This record gives sequence, C-alpha cells and structure tokens, in this order.
Amino acid sequence: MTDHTPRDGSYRPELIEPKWQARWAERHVNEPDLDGAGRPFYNLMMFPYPSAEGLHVGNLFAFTGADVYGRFKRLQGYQVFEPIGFDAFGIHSENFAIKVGIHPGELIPRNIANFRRQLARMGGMFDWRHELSTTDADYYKWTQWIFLQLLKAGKAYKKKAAVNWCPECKTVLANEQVVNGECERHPGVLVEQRFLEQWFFRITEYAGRLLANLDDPSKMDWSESTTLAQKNWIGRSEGAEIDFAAAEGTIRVFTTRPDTIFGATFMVLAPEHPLVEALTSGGQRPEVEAYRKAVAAKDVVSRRIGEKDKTGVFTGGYAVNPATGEQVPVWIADYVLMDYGTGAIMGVPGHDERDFAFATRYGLPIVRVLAGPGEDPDAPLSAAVPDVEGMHLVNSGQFSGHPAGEGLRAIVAWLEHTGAGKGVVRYRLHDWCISRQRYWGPPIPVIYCDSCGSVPVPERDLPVLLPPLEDFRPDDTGVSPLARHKAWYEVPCPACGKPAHRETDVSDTFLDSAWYFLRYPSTEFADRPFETGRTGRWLPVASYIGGNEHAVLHLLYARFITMVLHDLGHLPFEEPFRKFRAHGLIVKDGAKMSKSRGNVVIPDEYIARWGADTFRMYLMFLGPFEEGGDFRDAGITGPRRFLDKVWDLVDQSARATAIGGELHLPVVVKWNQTKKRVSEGLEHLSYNTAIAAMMELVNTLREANICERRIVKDLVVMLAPFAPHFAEECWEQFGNRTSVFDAAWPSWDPAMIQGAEVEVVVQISGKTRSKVRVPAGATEATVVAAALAEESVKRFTEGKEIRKRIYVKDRLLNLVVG
RNA sequence: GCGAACGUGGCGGAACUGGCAUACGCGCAGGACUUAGGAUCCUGUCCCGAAAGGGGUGCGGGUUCGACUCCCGCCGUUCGCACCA
Repeated sequence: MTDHTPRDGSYRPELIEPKWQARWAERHVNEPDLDGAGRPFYNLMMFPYPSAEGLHVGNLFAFTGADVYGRFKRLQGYQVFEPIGFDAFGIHSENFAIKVGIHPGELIPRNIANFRRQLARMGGMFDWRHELSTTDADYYKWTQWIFLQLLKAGKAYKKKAAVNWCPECKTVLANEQVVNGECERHPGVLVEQRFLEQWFFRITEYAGRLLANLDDPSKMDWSESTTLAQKNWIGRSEGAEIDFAAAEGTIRVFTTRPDTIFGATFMVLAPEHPLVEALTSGGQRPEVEAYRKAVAAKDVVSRRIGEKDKTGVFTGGYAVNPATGEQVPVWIADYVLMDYGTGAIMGVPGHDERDFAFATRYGLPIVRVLAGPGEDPDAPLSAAVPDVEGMHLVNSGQFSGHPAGEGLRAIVAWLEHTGAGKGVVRYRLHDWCISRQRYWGPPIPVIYCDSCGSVPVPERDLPVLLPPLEDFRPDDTGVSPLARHKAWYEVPCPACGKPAHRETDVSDTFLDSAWYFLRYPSTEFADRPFETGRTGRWLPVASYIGGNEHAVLHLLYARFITMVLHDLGHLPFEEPFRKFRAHGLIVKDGAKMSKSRGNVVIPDEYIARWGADTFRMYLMFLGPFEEGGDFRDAGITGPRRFLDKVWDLVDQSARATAIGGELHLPVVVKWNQTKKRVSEGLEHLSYNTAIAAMMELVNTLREANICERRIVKDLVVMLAPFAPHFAEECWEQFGNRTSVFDAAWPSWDPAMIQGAEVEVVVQISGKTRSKVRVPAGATEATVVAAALAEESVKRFTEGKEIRKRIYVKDRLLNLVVG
C-alpha cells in the first residue's frame, strides 16, 4: 500500500529530492487555478538574467527566501502563483556573446536550460506553465506594443542626447561601463561624448505621483530603505524660478533659496545653454567657444563626478538682478548642468559653497545676506555661510531683519507680485532614455519616411522581429548593427507606401523588465499582453522580493509603466507591487561575490553533496534574510545535523504505536511557543530565528525523550517551507497520501504560551541578584515575599530601607535600597 | 561631500515596546561508544576571581530604578547618491 522510500535509518536527500520533484510535476502541485482561485496570492521574485555561469549563491539565496514565503502562504491556505522567467535581452548577454564569439541567439537558450535545471533542483515552487523569456517574440511583441501605447499617448518622444562613446570599442557605452572617464574594457582610453537622436519616456511627468504613492500605505508596503532610495532618486525640491533680464533675452534660473536673491552677484549658465550664443554676440569671444568645446568633449560621467575645481568663462553679457536692480555678469561653467532646473543659476557666493569657490577664483563680489544674532553682516567671509537655525536676512533691502524662513516666503510672494518669479517644485528625476544602439534587444517599432516622418509600426504588424544577424557587433558608425541588415532595414512606409526605413535602435532592457509580472499570469494569451480577468484576480503583486540594487531603476520604471497603462485604461491599479521587501547580500570572506574577486560560489556542488533542503536551510539560517550574510561552508553541517535529528524523530514518532501519556506542561508550552515564533518569524522574513526556534523545540523533545506525534507533525509542517522535499517525505511517513502543502499551518494556543509558573528576575538596585519561581500572573506582594525569602536577596536588603519597588508582571522585580 | 544602515564571544548571529546580554548554529576542549572516526552521543565554552563578587554589547558622556535598545559627541564598517543650484 505504501510506496514511500524504504527507510534504512538515514536521511538520503539524493533519493527523496528527485522523487518529490517528479511527483510535484506529475500532480501539478505548483499550478494554481489561475481563473478560479478564491484566495490568490501572487508571489513574485526578480527574474534573473541567464548568465553563462549559471545561478550563483546570491541568486539562490534570494529565490529561496521568496520561495519560503510563498510556501508559507500556501500552507496558510492561499493559492500561490509563483512564476519564474528570464531577463535575457541586454548588453550583458550581448557583451558576453561578443567575448566568446557565439551568437546570443544560440547562447541564451543554452543558459536558460541550465538555469531551469538549477531552479528545479533547488525545489522552488515554480509554476513552469508560465515561464517566459523577454527574448521570446511573443513576449517582446508586447514590449513593443507598450512602446506604441506610450507613443500614442504622447508619453514617448525623440530628442538629441549625449551618449558615451568609446573610440576603441567604436561603440556606445552604458554609464556603468565608464570608469573614471575611461572605457571599462580599455583602461586609458578616454570616453567621448556624442549626440544622437534617442527615444525618451516622459517619466518626469509622473514624478509627483510616483513620489506621493510611496507614502500611501493603502497602495504600497515597501522596505523603508527602498522607499527612501526612490524618494532621493525622484528628488523633489521646492524653490522658485526667477527671471533675470538681459539685453539678449531673459535668463530664468531655478533656486531653492530665493531668500538669498539679494546676494546674487553673478549668474552662471550651463555651457550648452541656448542663450550663450547671443550673450557672446554670436561667437565674438573665442575663449567661450573653446570652453564649450572642451566641455562637450568630456564624457557624460566624468562631467558629473570628481573635478571639484570650478572653472568657467565670462560671456561678456550682463543681466539685471530683479531684487537689487544691479547689473550682474553672466558666466558659463560646467558645474552648472543643462539637464537640471533651467540650466542657469544665480551665483550666491555668500551662502553656497560652489558659488563661493567660483567667486573666489574669478574675483567676483561676495555679499552676505544671512546672519546670526550679533554677527557683523559686512565682515569679510572666508567661506560660504551655511544657513543655521535663528538666522535673519541682512543686506536685503526691505526684507532685512526678517527671520530666514519667513523671509523666504515674503520674497517669493514679492517675486510673484512683481512678476519677476514664482514658487515652483522641481524634481531631479530625468526622462527615461530607452534607445540603445545595440543588437540584442527588441527593435523599437517605428518607421521613418521622407514624406510622413516617424510612423509607428501598426499594431497588427507586431512583433517587429529582431532579424538574425551573423555579425551582431556594434561598429563605429554609432548606429545599431541592425542598420546593416538591408532586407530588414528597408520597408515601405505603413502610411503612404513609399520606400522608408526602420528605426534601428533597440529598447532598454529595463523596459523588458518593467512589465514582465503583468505577463506571467497571461502567458498563454497570444492576442493580448494580459488578460483582464487574470490580471484583476492576481494583481497587484502580493509580495515582491528582490535585491536593493534595483531599488531605483527597475522598481521605478515598473511603477511608471504600470501607472501609464492604468491611466490609459489597461489596468485597474496604478501601483504594481503591494508589498516589496529587499533581501540582503551574500558576501564571501567579507567581500561581495564577484568574478573579478574570484570568490563566486557555485551552488551546484553544495546541493549535490548536502541536498537542496539542507542547502536551503543553511542559506536561510546564516543571517537575517533582509541583511544577508557571510557564506562559509563550515556552517552547513548545522542544518544538516538538524534535519538528521528530525528524520530520526519522525521515524520514532511514526512507528510508535501507543500514544504517550499526558504531556508535561513545559513541553506543551515549548511546542506552542515554537508555533508562534515560527509563524511570526516567517511573516517577517526572520527566517534565521524561525529555524532557531525549531531547533530549540527539537532539542527539548530529545532531552525529554518525547516523540509525540502531534508535535512532530506540526514540526514537519513548519519545516516544509524551508525543506519541502524532506517535509513531504516525512509527511508521507506519517501515512498521508496528499502533499504536506495541503496541510493546514499549525495554530498555537495563546493560553499555552506561558507555563503555570514563571521565573521572575529579582534585582537589587538594578543588579540581578536572584530569580524566584512564582505562579504566572502573581501579584507584586507575592513576588516580593518570595524574593525576600531568598538568601541571596536578604544579603543585600538586610538592615536597609527599600525605597522603591518596580514590578513588571511575570518578568522582573527591582528593589531599590538606600 | 550628502544620505541611510550597522558595530554584541574565536566565528555567523539572538534579545518583544527600555526589563535575566550572548538564544540557535559553527568552531574549540574534555569524555563516551568504537578496529577506526572527518559519524554519533554526553559535558563544558564572554572576561577576571579559589569563592564571594566584580567587569562586560566600538569609544566618551547623558537620561532612567534599570540601557545592546533612547539622547548627545566621536571612531569605524558597509551601502546608496554624487557639482541637483
């Protein structure tokens, strides 16, 4: 009747793990009814990029932690959908393919097959029916569709923008590939800046909403660190735009400190500022031209970092400070960036470090407009004065004497009244450039026609397939390799039918990953990106677990795309991830695992030696899940020994014929406490303490020589999220014919969390001197009496007056003697 | 530079809302079983001290009957952002 693995006394993961993996597949255990689930729970983890090396320990740590949570929810009675897929487009795959000289179209499926094997081996609860890869045409067809929706809605536009160009690779680099202004692969080769027409998404239009939702608990429950990273990235700042009139035109500046306007003694424009031409009277000043050229030659990254030295050139032009009515000189300098604010600032050297450095270097006047009580407003300054509590305005005309905060409001009101400026809110967030001059990505579905201009590819013609290209390497034209494929490149215009050509850039990988979670439940629908009923039932995602390295870009882009699709009527919600938790990082020997350090741990050999269950438990035990930890192979014996012990307990328990006598109360208490601690630990992703609690229970049972079936069965169920194969085997051992995941999560009896007696700590003047055992809930008087009877307490109280008593019920008594 | 998190035995880490610091695990030491042990089981394991007792959570101060926990100032580590006006 039973077909369970014969027991020879020892735990053999190499036998039971394949057995249960096969059975889960056969019985469709991990495939929830997507159309009928009554308590759906969408358990999402960040899908991996399928590298040639395979999954490393860090991936497995993240996936296991997410899988444990999903299995826990399953045991709590939810129908859990836990899909997995592959983020297989992008520069990583492409560069690796170039390096080894194998086409990514050949390499990626191979890598995916390896990943699939590893993921199955770790015992993840994946619903393989819904696996996807962003490189599948029936996936990226919809990535292109999303682009078209944004284009139609006016949320996508084209403009010239700077890209990093490596003259040695003869290709465009991503910002991450630029190290100290040099190409990552060609040290010593300076990266140049080139300007190309590129596609952008108007994410800045959504900055306010993206920011506001972060503080809306009805929409989002996210890790605090992640929320904060997003806030900083969006970077809201309140300030004012102020117009300075010049003969050549109005110069509008943005400032967060309009109250310091009386101290603005010069202006600085970004070198690219459109008004520079006019100010120099059309190139009359060669030094300005030279400076602009020098700045333009710098790469995008080093323009932004390092170089604290302020350099700049006077344009020859002047503008009027609307507050003082004085003429101030207009300069250009590369510390002012065209893509923030208005690309122009008012220089307030008295109160801004950068402006101070600049003014000092070029001999510009420095005026103090903020001072503390009793400070001489006209004393020379040796540094910019920071705004501190209690300062007031000085040298500021009718506003002198106002406290700083109030002065700010008064000046903004006055600027608005005179029409010289207005209060505004600015964000640091930039529009999202999605163009990549590369091969390995979804072609951007646009066609260029001499008569009609840019024409979107009609939706019925999607997908625009990525054509097979023998030589997919980028070349020195700065144009995607796709341009070389004549048959693909040249197409008739969809609008007028005349000869036209395709957009040759592909889209950013982040666009692929910005919507994959929408696709998972609907992978079998060929005619739409996501099916309405499925989407309504399963989304927003109930739990999303991933790395904090994606705290900003991926999570922000996914939120943005969801919000746009919501606004366009395609989705009933605007936030995609109800709950997000960031897992920690696994380090090895105190350092982040990386190929260059040579400390990457490949999990396969560990799993082969110890089994997936032991490995999973080890990963979850080595530190708090949200903090990560240090991978040392020595520690893995602990969890393995623990499983061995449980194995023996189950064996004894399943064979024991007679039900033991009355259980001792302390054991019952421990049992209930364990259920409580494990349940709470799992809910808070405190996996290491949940495991510790189970270890304690096992120690207690072994010491008391108890193998009570009710307790051991509960233990097996609680162990199931961590060690699923092991738990299934034990469950079967108890004679069950169904999956342990169809069992109910054990509940605890709140009345049995505490024993009949408790140990109360007795302190004398805050120092622990003794402990007394008293009935739970004992009154203060009882405890005091018991305490005073103790020899060790008497010694310290005898002959002394007890001045104060502090009693914390069932915990502690503190007698303060004088 | 700005922001955030963190700092506890030989090691990874635990400690609810301010209430027994070091749970759980690794390692180590001693013992048992054994032809053997890199298996298993038992005992011990923060420091000083024979004990009584004292000290102890990066350093210095503070609040409190009581501080790993709260406050102030340093030092250090890690992670973000990085000329954002």
